[in-house]
Formats: sequence, structure tokens, C-alpha cells
Amino acid sequence: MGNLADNMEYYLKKLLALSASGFLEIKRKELAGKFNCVPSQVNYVLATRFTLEQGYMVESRRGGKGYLRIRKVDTDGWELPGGILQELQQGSFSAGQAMGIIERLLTGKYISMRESRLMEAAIKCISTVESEQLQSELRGSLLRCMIQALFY
Amino acid sequence: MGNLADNMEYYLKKLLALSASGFLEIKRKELAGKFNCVPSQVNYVLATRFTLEQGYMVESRRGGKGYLRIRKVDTDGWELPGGILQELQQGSFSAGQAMGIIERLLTGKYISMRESRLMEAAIKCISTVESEQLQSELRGSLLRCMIQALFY
DNA sequence: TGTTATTTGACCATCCCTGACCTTTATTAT
DNA sequence: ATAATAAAGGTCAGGGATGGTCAAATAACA
Repeated sequence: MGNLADNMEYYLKKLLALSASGFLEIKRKELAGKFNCVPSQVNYVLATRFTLEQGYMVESRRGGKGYLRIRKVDTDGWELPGGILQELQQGSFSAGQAMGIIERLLTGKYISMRESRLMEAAIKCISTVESEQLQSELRGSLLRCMIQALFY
Repeated sequence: MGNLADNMEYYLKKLLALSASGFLEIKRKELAGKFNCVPSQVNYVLATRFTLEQGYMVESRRGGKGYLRIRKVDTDGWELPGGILQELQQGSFSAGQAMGIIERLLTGKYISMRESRLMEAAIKCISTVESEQLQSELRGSLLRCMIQALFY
């Protein structure tokens, strides 16, 4: 038998898979009761096994009728065209290159109009930095960070 | 079912949506009666779910013939809370301050979950810059640029 | 044996709901 | 008119019910 955290993870993922609504809503204390542990153990499991990187989102509410709600993030259709991923390997980007990538994300419907405006604004903003070198490096890491935030 | 406050919120918003006049007029005591609670609970619901930031206005009158009148204020959704506009005047921001603003934009429903992740990613990304000074300045201009891109 | 992962418990933050007391407005009595 | 009374709505502090955090203890592992 695995440990408590593993068992709880398994239990939650099973329930989640069975749930018709696409999300799972539980009470922290009840769950802890079912596994005969302290409530904060639930937080540990959520923090280590249901992170965004792992494809889960957890919402919660305190107070009377409080809850924990776990949903699997839908990553269908989130695959970026390989070309872009490859380009992102590059360390540095000119403003033009960066804009080009953002535009392709938009026309490919990977991002919304607002999201593209947000990204473009961030990239343009970088041009105020003195050093050309730093500028292009920053554009690169900004692009990578932002794209990662959206697609992973 | 959710809790009392949620139910009352739902009830009021439904009535408001159905109302031809564009506003909803109720008696505090009656409403409390309908939900079998104390009248001040109505104030709680109004204070937490019908704020100006959330796009509602509540007028009232005491005494005989008193009433509560709720209306949805039409801001086209583009008005930012004044507090945030003011804060943005600041030149520099710590990562924490910036995150706070982004979070308020999110909870105030000014931006989506994805947009907030995008903005947070950009802000965090800046932390790789060597100079602390430049970091906090960059955070400031990034915030201003991104918010401007969305709201102007 | 040293490192990492798990588990616990004490303390914290938030949300909801109530009740006592206060203020304002309309109505009624004088 | 004026004063008293009734009929609204407003405020605020408190308590119960949750969930959150963090550091220390313990267990598992390499």
C-alpha cells in the first residue's frame, strides 16, 4: 500500500474521472476524515499533485458551506505548432521577431485578441531598456514565460 | 445548494435581469422573510455582491415607504477601479505589489484567468534581471503598458 | 547517513449569519 | 404646526464554520 498522500491522490483522481460535471467538489475536513488524517494533509496533496503544471486547477472557499473544487484543465488543442516551440529555443529576439510569433499565435487562434494585445504591449515595453543586448534577451524570456503560462 | 448569501444573490440577479425597468426595488424585511433570515443579512449580500466594482448600484430609503433599489450600472466594463489607476502612477513596483494589482483585476473581473496568468508570468519573468532597481522600474512600466493595452 | 517526502498541529484568514442598537422618514395625535 | 410614534433601513461586533500556512517531527529513500 502506498502512503496516505498517494492514496488520496488516487482517490481524488478517480472521483474526478467519474464526475459528470468535469469537476470535483469536496469538503476538506470530510476528506481528511475519510483518510483519517489532519485537514492540512489535504492541502499537501493538492499542492504536490494537483498543480497547474500537472494540469489541474483548485478553487476553494472558506467559511460555512466552504469547499474545495478540483478540475482538470482542458489541454485539448493546446499544442503549439512545432515551429514556434523551436523558435522559442532561441535566447534573444528582436521586437519584430517577437511580434511575428505573437501574430501567428493569434491567427492560429491559440490566443485571443486581448491576449495578443497584452503580449505585444509587454514586448514593446521592453524597448525602453537601455542595453540592446538586455532588450533582446528580455524579449526572449518574456515570450517563453508568457507562452508557458498559457500553454502548460 | 449553496449558502444563503449565494442563493439571495442568485435570486436578486435573476429578478434584476428579468425586470423591464432596469432596476429592482425590494423591501429589506420582505426579502429577509422570503429567505428566512435576519434583515441585516440582506445588507451583507448587497455589500459583498452588489458593489460598484462589480457593476451594481444600490440606493435606499429608510422610514415608512422605505425601499432598496438595485441597478446594474453600465460601464461597458472598461472602467478600472480608481484605486488601481492611482497606484499605477507609481514608477516602481515590487513583485508583490504587482501581483496584488493583477489579482485585484482578476477578482474584479476586469481580466480573465488566462490574462492574469499572462501578466503574472511577465512580472515574474522580470525577476531574472540583475539590477533590483531596473527590476522594479520594469515591473512598473510593464504593468502600465499591459493595462493600457487592455483598457484604452 | 544525508536528503527528500510526508505528516502533524498550532495558529491564521475568511466567509457567513445573527442580534442588539442606531438613524431616517412617514404618519398620527394633540 | 409640533411632538410622539411607527416603520422602515443601517452599522457593527461577535461567533461559528471552513479552508490556509508554516515549521517541526517523522518516515522513506538513495
